[in-house]
Amino acid sequence: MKFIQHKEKIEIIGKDDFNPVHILECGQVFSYSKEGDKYKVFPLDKYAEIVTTEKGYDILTKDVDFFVHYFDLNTDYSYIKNRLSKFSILRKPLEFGYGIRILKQDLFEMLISFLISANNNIKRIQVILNRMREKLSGGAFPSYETLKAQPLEFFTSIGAGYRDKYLFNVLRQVNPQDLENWQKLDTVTLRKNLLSLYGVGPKVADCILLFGYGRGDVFPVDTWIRKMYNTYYPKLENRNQIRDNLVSEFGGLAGYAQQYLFYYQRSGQK
DNA sequence: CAACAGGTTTGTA
DNA sequence: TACAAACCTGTT
Repeated sequence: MKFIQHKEKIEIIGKDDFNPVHILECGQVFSYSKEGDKYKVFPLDKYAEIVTTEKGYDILTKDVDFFVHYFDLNTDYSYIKNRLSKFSILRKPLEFGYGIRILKQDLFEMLISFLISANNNIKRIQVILNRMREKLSGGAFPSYETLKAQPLEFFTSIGAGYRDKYLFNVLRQVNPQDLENWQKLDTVTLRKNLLSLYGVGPKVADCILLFGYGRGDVFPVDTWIRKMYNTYYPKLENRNQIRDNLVSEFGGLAGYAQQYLFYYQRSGQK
């Protein structure tokens, strides 16, 4: 995919490997909003707007370099999709979510966001995160220090529910530097570390591995993936077994396969 | 009003 | 090691 960097704009040429709807609504990110025909994206303290153009899309932002990395624009998705197209189960999902890209998201923001995502829906996750941003830092994602300074009741007050204690405790178990240091670990060890965190189970760990650490050899299994699995594979209820089977089927591209399958399954398309 | 939502923890065989 | 049951909160 071609793109041109300007001073305050990234010009995406072509619509085959980049689609804001697919990218933002495939379940990997909560820091965005849809405003009419344009999307606003606000990871960390950064901001961008995505608008449709005749030839593709424009990403309007003052942080061009940040968003080139964030949208992983230098990765060749036509190659990934070509390799995945050999799996017949992915034929329709690839057709449906052709413009998906896995974002390179901040580890700390990932951890906090996905703790809140447990047994929760996107809309409410976004409401909770927005309240957190507004109350603590006027819109930007709060710093680790700011969050750690909050009492348990703060997390209750923003509507985190029983996840309040996950947030409160995890802030005392790890800091952003720890998370960065873990990048050098192999996936198995890294996964174990994540699972040791209070409130992080298999699904959330795999989400952080995929969306934060960029590990392809993982497969987050939620209710949608389980539905999909039990439709197309021999019936299995255990999420860990489902995950292991899917990882061994798709190997290093498992994470990508998960995104196409999830987006397709959740859309209700058949 | 009961069931459910991008699950995890805790308690019990 | 495996499987229930409980859990905040808003929606259907």
